Amino acid sequence: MTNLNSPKSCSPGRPRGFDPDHVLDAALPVFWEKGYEATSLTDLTDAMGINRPSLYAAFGNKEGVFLRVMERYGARYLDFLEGALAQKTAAEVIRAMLHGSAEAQTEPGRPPGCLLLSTHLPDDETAQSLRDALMEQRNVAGTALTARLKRAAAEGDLPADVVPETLAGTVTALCRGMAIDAASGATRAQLLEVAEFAANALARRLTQPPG
Amino acid sequence: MTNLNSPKSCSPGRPRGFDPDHVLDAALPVFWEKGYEATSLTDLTDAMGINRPSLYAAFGNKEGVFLRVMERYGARYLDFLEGALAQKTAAEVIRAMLHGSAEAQTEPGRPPGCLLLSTHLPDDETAQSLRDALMEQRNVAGTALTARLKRAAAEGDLPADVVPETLAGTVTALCRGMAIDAASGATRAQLLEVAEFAANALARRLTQPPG
DNA sequence: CGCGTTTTATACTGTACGGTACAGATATGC
DNA sequence: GCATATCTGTACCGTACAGTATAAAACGCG
Repeated sequence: MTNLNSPKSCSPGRPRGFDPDHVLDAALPVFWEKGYEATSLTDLTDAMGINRPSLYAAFGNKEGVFLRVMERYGARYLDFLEGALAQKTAAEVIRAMLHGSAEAQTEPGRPPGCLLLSTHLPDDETAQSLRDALMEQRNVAGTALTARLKRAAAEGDLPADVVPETLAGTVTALCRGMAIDAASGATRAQLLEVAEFAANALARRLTQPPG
Repeated sequence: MTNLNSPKSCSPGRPRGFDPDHVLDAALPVFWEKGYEATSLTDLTDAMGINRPSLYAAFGNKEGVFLRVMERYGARYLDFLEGALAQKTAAEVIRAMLHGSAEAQTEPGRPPGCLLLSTHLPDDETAQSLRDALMEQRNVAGTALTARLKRAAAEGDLPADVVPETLAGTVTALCRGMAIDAASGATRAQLLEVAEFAANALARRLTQPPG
């Protein structure tokens, strides 16, 4: 039970022969392509280039590795979210989210789709913390968009008959659906057409009086 | 290597003590909740109430069981698709699909979401046929909707600047996103609000001139 | 240089898995 | 009633897995 994340003092002893963040990046595509359950510790240690005891010492177990991988994924993969939320109008925010989501889910050199959506966790009670963390990461974009749209409503940027939560739910549903499509083989061009069309339709909805 | 599906002649011998369709229905929630990989043959035989050799004799192996389960699921779960496609106008078809999808994915007494979308298959070459069948089932609704919208375009029911494939892709993306939301815990009311809002926005898009 | 500490590497244990062989059970056809 | 063909149940085999014990190697410090 050593403290895993304590760089506060440089204890003597043999230094670690690998960079935790680097090997986590190596573990990410394995989880992505094989899924959480189907990924064995041997798969992980092979991809990460470390031995099993090193993995246990550094991350505890497979759950620990996946938790850290999810954190890194959420922080890196959703970086377009920040730029999208910074757009001036609600319509531009929505367009940027749909467009950025379509591109992020078809990034060349990465598995298509979204790790957070493609992952299916077991229903053992041992994985409850994992499921909670997964749901939390999944909802990051939605809650951020909802808050942004509430601000837009307060600024008069949204028609009175549009509920921010519902609009945000529609946009996130589109993003998640596009992620599934990407994982199923949809091309970037196809996804961008859908994103463009949906952004256009929603923009019209936001610039028209209630009818 | 006996012929598995041959009721053509009543061969002598002990008759089968279970109904294949019935035990497949019992296997469905197991695959749904645990995922394909995490479902062991013991899980299946326990839920189906049959022994392992009986399962092998009737369905070949786990792949065979899942294939049959998918067929039954696609045929039964997506029965609202038929009614939706029979609506008179494109806008009504879309509304019915979104509404029916939201309801089907939050049917009480069934696991929330969609089996075809929640399932993650291994990337072994042994499961290639399974992946093909899964993709085919996933695309049933989309291809049917695309065909229906092309008919609508031919009938003048669609604005000239709306591409049927893109509109269908948008609707299916919404349905798939709602399925993910349902599997993540979204309520039926929340999904219906999103479906209603999206149907409304798309209907406006279809009844307005290009601009 | 040598001691303590931490990381490595290999080997091991118990468990669960997929798939199958074998024997007992139950029906039909003569 | 007897032979035959099929289904059922139990037991088994080889394999892969998660997790750990144990020993060797590498480093900092005195």
